[in-house]
Amino acid sequence: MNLEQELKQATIEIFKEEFGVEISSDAVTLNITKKEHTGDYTVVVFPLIKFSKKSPEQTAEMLGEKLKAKINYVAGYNVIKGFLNLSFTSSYWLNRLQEISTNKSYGTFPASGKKVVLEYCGPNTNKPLHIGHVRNMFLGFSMSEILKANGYDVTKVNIYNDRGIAICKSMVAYIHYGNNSTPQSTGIKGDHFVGDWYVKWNEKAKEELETLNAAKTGDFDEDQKQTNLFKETQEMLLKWEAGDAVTIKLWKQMNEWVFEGFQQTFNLLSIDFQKDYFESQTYMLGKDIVEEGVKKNVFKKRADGAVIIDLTPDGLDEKVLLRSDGTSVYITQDLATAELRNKEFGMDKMIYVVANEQDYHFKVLKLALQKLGHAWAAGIYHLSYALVESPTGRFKSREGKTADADDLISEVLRIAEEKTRELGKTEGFSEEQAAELYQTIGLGALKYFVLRVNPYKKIIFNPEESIDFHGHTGPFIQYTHARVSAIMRKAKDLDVSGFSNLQTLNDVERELIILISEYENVVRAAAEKYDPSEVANYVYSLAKTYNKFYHDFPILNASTEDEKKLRVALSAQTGMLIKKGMKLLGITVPDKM
RNA sequence: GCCUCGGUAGCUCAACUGGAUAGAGCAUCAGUUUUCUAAACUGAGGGUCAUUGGUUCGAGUCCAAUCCGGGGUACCA
Repeated sequence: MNLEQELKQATIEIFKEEFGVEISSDAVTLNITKKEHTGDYTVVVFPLIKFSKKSPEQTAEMLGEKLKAKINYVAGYNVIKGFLNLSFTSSYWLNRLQEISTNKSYGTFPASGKKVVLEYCGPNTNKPLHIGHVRNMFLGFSMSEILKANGYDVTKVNIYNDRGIAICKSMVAYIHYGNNSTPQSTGIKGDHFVGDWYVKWNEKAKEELETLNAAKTGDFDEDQKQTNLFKETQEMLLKWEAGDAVTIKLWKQMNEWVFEGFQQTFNLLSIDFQKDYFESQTYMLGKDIVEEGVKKNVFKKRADGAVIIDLTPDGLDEKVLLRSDGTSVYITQDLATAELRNKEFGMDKMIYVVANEQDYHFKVLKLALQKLGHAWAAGIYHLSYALVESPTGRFKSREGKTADADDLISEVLRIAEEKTRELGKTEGFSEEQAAELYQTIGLGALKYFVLRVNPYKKIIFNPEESIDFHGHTGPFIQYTHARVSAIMRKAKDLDVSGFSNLQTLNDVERELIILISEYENVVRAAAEKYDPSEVANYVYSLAKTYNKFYHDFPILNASTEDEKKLRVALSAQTGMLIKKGMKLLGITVPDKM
């Protein structure tokens, strides 16, 4: 039983003994005591006065007195208005630190046997990854680490949108203007190579459009349909669907280039997938599922032949699941892939990391599957995140290069190298070690910048200003770890056991232990809320508190041997949790920087 | 129009899900190196928590209305 449960349980017992009432543990509000007051944990007694029928102060006094008598580690208390601040004995906290220090798997929970399939990234194969994918990839990877730490068996999957009119545009442009060039021959990264042809297609379509006399709406998506280039592209899509050998061959070649390019970026970012899905293989699936739904009377066939699901009772609209001509829409195949994954993995949760533009889509998907009678559909969760915007508004892939993921990453790495050199931090490093450090710091800065924000909030990203290395940033936390590592190198022969002989703790030591003791709650909360920012903000406060401790008190030169042991043990544990916490964010920490 | 998500310091973000005097970083100003890594630490200034009303011991947090911004409301993906 952990601390909070113990305190709540004791409070419940006291209320039963004193007043003969059963209160629920929800009625007991327990917080960490605010810094300006003395105490470690605080019970808010206002919710309890309706049971005690006494004033808040009287209730708090009574509860404080009884808790002190009942729990041996409650050393004292004070009451301010309706707040009961409890102080614990130093030996309680020292034992707590001892217990955590000897538990190597502190903060990771035993395997629950529950399975999760987590889909993230979801790129199109006609263009390179952009900043939106960056947020997606960081969130997805981090979420998988957090779920693993919570005992889930996680399978990461990716889905490639590798078919349709967009990739055909790249293909048509390549046929016309490519001259059999390749990524190898041009030295361009594969996904950018293919993306360049997509851009070329748009340029050429615009040129052609200007020569046309036909009426224009001003909306390019609409107007482009009048061009011969578009007609040619549509024909190519038909050929593709018919399985035309030449078309398929080119399509495969282009995809190969793109995958190669993507893989380089995945490697650089250290993200991975256990299984890839391809839309080209799933886009025709799902019709049987829709038919089955019609038979079960959950879906309806309209007079025009289209199949719809009526979600007006659920506060949504009618949604088409199959076109009147019998062909699929987006959601048709999603129904199928969901069933497929369930068969394949038999999961308890299925998480989709997808931008919030698709909130509606995933509501419909989940409801449709539930109405089909799939109990497992209750485990579907859409991890929805908001867009990344530039200070002047939404990043558009057509305007400027700032939205491109690879450009962004290399810019961050460049800044990291520059700053690190300025500070002369790589003295004594080999060239490889230095390069590795730049990468660790640069990616740490970027990942942390993205993950510290709650997913449903949009991020304003200014390439020039957002990547910082001071204050509430990844490198600050990495630096704190490097400091701890330096201490540990010097104290490596010290036997830390026995620090619990100490009688007193100073305020900062106590604060650090309380924070360390909270770590496991944070790991739990991050999984429950599907929110890596919980971990990000926690690790920051841990690092911040440690830096204050480091600054205010000598560690290796502490005045007594026991104190030194305690401070080294505190350092070791802080370093450990920074490392573990950052790993949950997909960020590595250096031992020197 | 309807649905949905946002709006907190000049800027970027927190606020333990209804608790105490709303906290951090950046930027600005002023300090701290003979001692364990100054990418650090200390201090100062900076707030009508979009607005109005309500609920209660207590509201940035819940409810209602309004304003601003994003997204959705496709037989696009």
